[in-house]
Amino acid sequence: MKEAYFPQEIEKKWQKTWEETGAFKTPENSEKPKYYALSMFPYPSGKLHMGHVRNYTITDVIARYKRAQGFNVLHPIGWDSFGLPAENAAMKHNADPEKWTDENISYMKGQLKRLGLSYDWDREVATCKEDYYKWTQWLFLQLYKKGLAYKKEAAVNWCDNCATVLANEQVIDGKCWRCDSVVEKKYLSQWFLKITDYAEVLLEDLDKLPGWGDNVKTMQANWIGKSQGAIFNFEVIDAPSGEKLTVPVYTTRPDTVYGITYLVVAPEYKDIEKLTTEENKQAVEDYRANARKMTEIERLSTDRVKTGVPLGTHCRNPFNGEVFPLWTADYALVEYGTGAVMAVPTHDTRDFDFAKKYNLPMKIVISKDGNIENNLAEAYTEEGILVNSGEFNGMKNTEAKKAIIQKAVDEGFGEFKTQYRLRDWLVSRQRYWGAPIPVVYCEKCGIQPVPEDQLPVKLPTDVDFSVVGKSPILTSPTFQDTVCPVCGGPAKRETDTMDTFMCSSWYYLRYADARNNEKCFDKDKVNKWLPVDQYVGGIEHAILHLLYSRFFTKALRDCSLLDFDEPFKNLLTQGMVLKDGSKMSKSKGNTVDPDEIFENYGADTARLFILSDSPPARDFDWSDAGVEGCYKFLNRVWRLMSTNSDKIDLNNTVMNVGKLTKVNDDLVRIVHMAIKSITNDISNDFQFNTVISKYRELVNAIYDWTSKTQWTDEDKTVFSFAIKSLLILMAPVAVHLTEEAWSQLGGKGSVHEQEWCKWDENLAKMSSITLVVQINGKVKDKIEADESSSQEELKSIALSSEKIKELISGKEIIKTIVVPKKLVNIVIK
RNA sequence: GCCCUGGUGGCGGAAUCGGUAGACGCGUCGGACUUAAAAUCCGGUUGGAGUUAAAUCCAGUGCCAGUUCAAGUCUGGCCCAGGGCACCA
Repeated sequence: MKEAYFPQEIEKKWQKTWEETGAFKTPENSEKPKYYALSMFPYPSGKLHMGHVRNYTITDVIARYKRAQGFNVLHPIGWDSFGLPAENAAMKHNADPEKWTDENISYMKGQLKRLGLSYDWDREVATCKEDYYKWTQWLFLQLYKKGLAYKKEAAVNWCDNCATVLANEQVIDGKCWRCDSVVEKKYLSQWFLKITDYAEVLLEDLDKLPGWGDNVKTMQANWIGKSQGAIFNFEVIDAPSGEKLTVPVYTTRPDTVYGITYLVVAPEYKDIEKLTTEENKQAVEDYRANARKMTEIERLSTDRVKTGVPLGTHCRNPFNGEVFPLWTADYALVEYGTGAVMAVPTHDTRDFDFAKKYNLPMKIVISKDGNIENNLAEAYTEEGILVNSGEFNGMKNTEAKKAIIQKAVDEGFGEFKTQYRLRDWLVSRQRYWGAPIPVVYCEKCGIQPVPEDQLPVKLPTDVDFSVVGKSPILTSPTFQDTVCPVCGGPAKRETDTMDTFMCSSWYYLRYADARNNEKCFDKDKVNKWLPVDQYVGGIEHAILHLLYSRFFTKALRDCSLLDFDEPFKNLLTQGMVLKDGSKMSKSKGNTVDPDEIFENYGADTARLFILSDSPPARDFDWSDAGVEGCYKFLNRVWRLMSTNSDKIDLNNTVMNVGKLTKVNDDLVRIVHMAIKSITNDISNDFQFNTVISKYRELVNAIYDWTSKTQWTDEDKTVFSFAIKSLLILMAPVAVHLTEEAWSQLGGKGSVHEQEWCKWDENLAKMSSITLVVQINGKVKDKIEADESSSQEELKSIALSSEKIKELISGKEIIKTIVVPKKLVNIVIK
């Protein structure tokens, strides 16, 4: 075996060999059980960053481990390649976004290969290619036919910098998720997907996902935002027009309905003009104009002082006949509930603040102990007993909720209502580099879907990317004009493209049948491979991509395209890669270029290091010293084999267990213990950091052993067994080093085709134990004892210790606890 | 305000069921090899007291209580940090 470890040389060599032999292609017909390991596919931004390296290494190690365990593993990769950066780059240089994207893909693909990832490249997909977006369009049409895609005029989020609308999920703290610009509200006609139809099942089915972290599940649950309550309809008694109007409100506190002292509608409330008297008209108009001018951020700030103006009209409370005034105030939100709120200042902190400011009356209807307190200092929002509430007096408020809604139902002015915070998904974008929405507008026939045999609707190439503030697609002289598929008359194409999250909501399905030109995927193949057994990616997609994909899966199931209802069985959200305590970013100048690491240390070092210091879910702090340490360790492993290579025969590792020398017996036990604990650590949430510390322990133990050996035939066999096990255990991580060593040491086939090591429970423990002796729970002595000693024997061993004898002499032993194979605790007084 | 996650040496982090706290590594200190350096190897490294050196003792897993022969681990109450949601009625 060669003396020195040259990673650059051996890595290139094996990458070429694996590619030539098709080592990681997925056999479609296999007797083995399937396993689908998936990383979230990258956006081809130009170069890999360390977050990618971490993500893909984790998934790759899982895929390789599962292969060794006898699974038929699907481990694909692709490109989330539509999106704004390509278009921005194109606009800057008046170039083609496709070219920019292709170049990036080609470079990053090279990097993925240099990292030694075991992808089946035959299944590679790129969402910007016609053979993919054809099917994104086709799926859009299936949703359209199901009534799940629709167009409507609505107040939408507009990012002026990106010159496009955004989905709710893409607005973070009132700013654009991509460029951080403040988002405005605009009234526009846009395409939506009815994700709200699935709100309940998206929430409920979170319980079917024990393999997801609670953090992600609660984030989704919060986002869906289910609440249960009632709608009450309040009759307006003095509408200026004389019309008979009612104002419906949504409340989760029907138990406080006797305490209503006013009612608030949002400034954008649709009937607000009909509810305003002539005298109040000007003030209300001014207030609404002012609300329009405010940004979302100002508007939604919770610590702003509440403001509002009265409309001049009144409603009657059907429960008690009381009359109360209507106001408009911007703390009522037009998009939530009915856009109107019944105000109970005594039992709601917001209403309390508002009532205090405008001197509105307050009426206590819930009391902690039945007594009514005057001069509340703050709203009482706890549980209690109803007072001032007519027939419901004396009831516990939790019980009164249902009874009060029931009364409203019986008397015809209310109903039970479940409300969700989730809004429909806005999917149209006023940008070029995306999948065109496949519909046309005919003057006669209205909106018409493009017939399926005319797909894909191709992106036009005769466009001018130098335009500012509008989609380049509008500059195409040929794209828009078309004919109506129904009447054959002139029609215009839709110029909006789809949100890229549409493309990424089904890519994991396409991998099951990536080269299918007839269908988006074969149903049997998708049913066979899916759901994804292990999905790995960043926490930033906790809501966006993961919620959309869950919705897509359920919607496609309802279109009979597949037979399962959750796409990702297990989810690992890996932590961020930090440097000097903060996230790696170009602006901070603390990035580390993966290429440099590959060049200086090799991919195996990069893989080993990125897994070594932190558990996958936690943030990982990059340190140059840590990389250096991993490189040294790999050299140490190499040296262990190269300096003793004449003693190793990988094909002769069968020993006469039970008749070995003590030193050899101990090493065999250590190897079995390592196999056991490494296997357990991988099975248990992929704790690769402890796996790697166990590699080190094993290597240290083997080195230790070499200093004691005489190199008898038995010694050589034991050593060969230890090295063979080490290579197989390390193969998923140090993929090139182990393959090269395996080959140089005469191993048969590839190390990556070897079956995972098995351990013998009887050998996975030392023959002697360290007995811990405690007195009153404090460790006082440690004694070597035979592994098989009985409890009585352990007790007498403990009591015969000189140290212990001294400590207990003259004291009374109250009791003695013996934990088998571990410890004896003597309680004395 | 509500929800989730976490808090262990100088640092990253270990520690199946409650049973030796600090595995493994980084850093650092000392030693070996070397003309020297690199590389490599060996040893120390929670804090405090103690000793020529040891032995040994005390304290210690965010804080305060509790359960237990025994608590990083279980229970109750807090504090802090990170993340999510939020005038959602």
